[in-house]
Amino acid sequence: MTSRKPAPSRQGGNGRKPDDDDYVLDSQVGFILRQVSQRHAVIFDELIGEGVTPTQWAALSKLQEIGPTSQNLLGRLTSMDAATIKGVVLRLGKRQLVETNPDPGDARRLVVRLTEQGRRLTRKLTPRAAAISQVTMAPLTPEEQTRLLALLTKLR
Amino acid sequence: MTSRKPAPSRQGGNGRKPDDDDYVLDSQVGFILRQVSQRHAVIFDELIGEGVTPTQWAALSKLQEIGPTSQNLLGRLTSMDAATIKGVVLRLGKRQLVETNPDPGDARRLVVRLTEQGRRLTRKLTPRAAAISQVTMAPLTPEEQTRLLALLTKLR
DNA sequence: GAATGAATATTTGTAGGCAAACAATAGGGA
DNA sequence: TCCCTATTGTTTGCCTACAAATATTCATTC
Repeated sequence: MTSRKPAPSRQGGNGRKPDDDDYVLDSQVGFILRQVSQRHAVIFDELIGEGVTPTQWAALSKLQEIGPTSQNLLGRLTSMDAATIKGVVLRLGKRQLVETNPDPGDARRLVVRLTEQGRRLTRKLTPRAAAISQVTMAPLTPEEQTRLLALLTKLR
Repeated sequence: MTSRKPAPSRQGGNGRKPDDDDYVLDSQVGFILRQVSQRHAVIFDELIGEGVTPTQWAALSKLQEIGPTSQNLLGRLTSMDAATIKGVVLRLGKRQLVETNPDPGDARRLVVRLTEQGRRLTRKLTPRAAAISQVTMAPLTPEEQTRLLALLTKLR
């Protein structure tokens, strides 16, 4: 018999005193979130093709949605900070999927826009992106899917 | 009037033909997951202190749970691949929180164990780690929290 | 017009995160 | 014993991700 917690003393109403032993990594939100994100990343990679990453896709898709935007705003709309969006735009630029120009009306801004190539690719990938979301959620029933999205959105 | 979709023709039962316009980045699971993870990371950073990162905490906590383990197994148990866990163990080693030794029984293995310092720090941080999970979930009622964890676990 | 503070962009440094290629060892089976 | 395969660990390269420091420009206020 080696248990460190043979008979935990109850106290106060019906509760237990929280013990360090109660902390199990595998049931913490943060840890589970990371695992779900990893699974999603795998699915993304398998279905998207074209060497496009999730963040790159976010930038492309958002540009398709809203048209040319400043690099900084694009970052905010895709939840990337200034340094991160810079790298993403740089790599998309190297592949000729976006182009950047100084904003004539505001010398601070760098306007990012899809190239024709970028538009074509984005249109081509959109159905795959939709499939990625479906496959990711596939283990859940439609009702569960709706519930999950609602709950996650509250934590956003 | 510039709408590209003035009167979508219905067909087949009650449905609509899915259109590219239906894809909105902000309601995709992957994108929302990233945002929730980001919020969690901020909370983690604010509450944990000691310059410990989420992955480093995962390693510390898991070592506390199960005792000395091979580096590779530790990686699997914390959902990190071999290259990632190597870096994490390296940085924890620099801070004297873990130590590594060759496994006498298997020359391939590198056994990772908490140092006394590492054990002390882990014990100290465990209540904070628990608080991080609570604060992250705080926008949800207890019932919602349970439901969310159950749904996420199915996607793990 | 000048000062001030906010917004935008860039650079550097640190830390995950993974793929791919590689080396070494372990474990079995022919 | 020898060979084959799986496991473990390392290294390199590329891509996020963010903090912090810096420079430039804009907008506001005085």
